[in-house]
Amino acid sequence: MTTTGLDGFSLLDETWRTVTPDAARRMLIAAAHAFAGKGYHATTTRDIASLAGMSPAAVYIHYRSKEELLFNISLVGHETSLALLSSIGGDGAVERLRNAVAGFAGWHAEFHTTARVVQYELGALSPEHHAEVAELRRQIEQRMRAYIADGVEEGVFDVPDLKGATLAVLSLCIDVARWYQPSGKRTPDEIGAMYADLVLRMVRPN
Amino acid sequence: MTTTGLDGFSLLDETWRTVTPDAARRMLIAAAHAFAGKGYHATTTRDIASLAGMSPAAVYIHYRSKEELLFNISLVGHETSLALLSSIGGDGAVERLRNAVAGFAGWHAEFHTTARVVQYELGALSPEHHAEVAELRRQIEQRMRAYIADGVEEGVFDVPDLKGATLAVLSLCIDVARWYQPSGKRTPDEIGAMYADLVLRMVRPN
DNA sequence: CTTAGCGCTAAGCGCTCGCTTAGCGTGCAG
DNA sequence: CTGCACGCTAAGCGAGCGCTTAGCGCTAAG
Repeated sequence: MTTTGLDGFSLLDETWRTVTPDAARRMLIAAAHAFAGKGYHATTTRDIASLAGMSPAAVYIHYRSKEELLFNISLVGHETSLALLSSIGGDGAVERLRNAVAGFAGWHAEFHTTARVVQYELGALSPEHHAEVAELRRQIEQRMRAYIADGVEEGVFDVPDLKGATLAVLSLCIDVARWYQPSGKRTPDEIGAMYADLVLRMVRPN
Repeated sequence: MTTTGLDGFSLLDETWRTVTPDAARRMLIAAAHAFAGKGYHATTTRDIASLAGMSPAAVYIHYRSKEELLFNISLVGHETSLALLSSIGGDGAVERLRNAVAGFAGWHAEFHTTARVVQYELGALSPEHHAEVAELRRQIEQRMRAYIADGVEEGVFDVPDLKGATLAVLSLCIDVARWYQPSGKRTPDEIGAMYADLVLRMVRPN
């Protein structure tokens, strides 16, 4: 038993594998959990430091400001989910959209801590940092739209409003981060599969 | 031209009609806009007071605390959206679900300011106040589930997972509050109609 | 005219915030 | 053994927070 409060979950999350040194990574993970739990503005730098098992001043050894911690979490989170969405395979547009929705929705459940910061703390970023993640968000939308458009071109989807449907599909997946609870009955994979089914029903012809 | 910053939008929003006296209503409206715009914790009581065109101390004439302002907004917002969802009419389960989704999603667009506070500031409520709105949220879920269940009983919907489908439909409507912008191309009514179509596609047989 | 009550403001209290500074302990090169 | 670089802590600064207090000006009853 230690005093950091991070033992249970930090090692299960591979998102931050590349962050070094170790103290900087622990600080990021602590910040992500604090931001996800009570929001960026309600979290103090003292909260973060004590979650990471260090003194309040230790935050500023590795990060210039509290906002820079947020930006790092938001950037890595956006990059991770974009990479996931970009690496979708499958035979035909139906299977690719199924895998895309299952993966993207499942990610928002499994990594709901990071996802909450990614989706609900955009407004706390500096204008420059916000612009940087906004570009990644544009790419995420393009990817999802392409998966739907492919099925329309193949003739296996019936979508009267491509932009609207893309918005709705992304919206559905993103909102998982809001309501998901690890103590709930459904696993992230089950949520992904269920959502993929619902989305395919939305776009199927007739 | 005045200095309150509330002239443009306050009179368009009928949600707060019943709140008296006038100064208390202006304070609520100012708080709702501030909370929606930058979040409860990032909003100061001085922000609220100056938006309402009064001194910082004036907040405490009508409300015991900043949290009580939040609770009032959240409570009225939940009651309003529950009342809307409860008053849905229509001929048959298909039309009733269409009207329910169009109304509920449309409300989250038209009253996105209130809706954002309702949906994204639950965590800032005191435990007692949170419990009070949680009961209203349970009723909202029950209403929406009933509209879907009716169609299953009538045999006009095919829904393998009623709880999951209800969750997804509510989630879709609620997330409108996150992405909606008045400057966007779609009106709240158009969003409601589009979402109703998408949901009916999700639950239709075959 | 007097005065009580009410809505509001000016001023400021105690506290906690993000962040800084001075300096400690450890490990390693010479 | 010496000395320096590095990661960290103890202490605390200035600012701004939520909220309180004392008292002002207006209204209206007696």
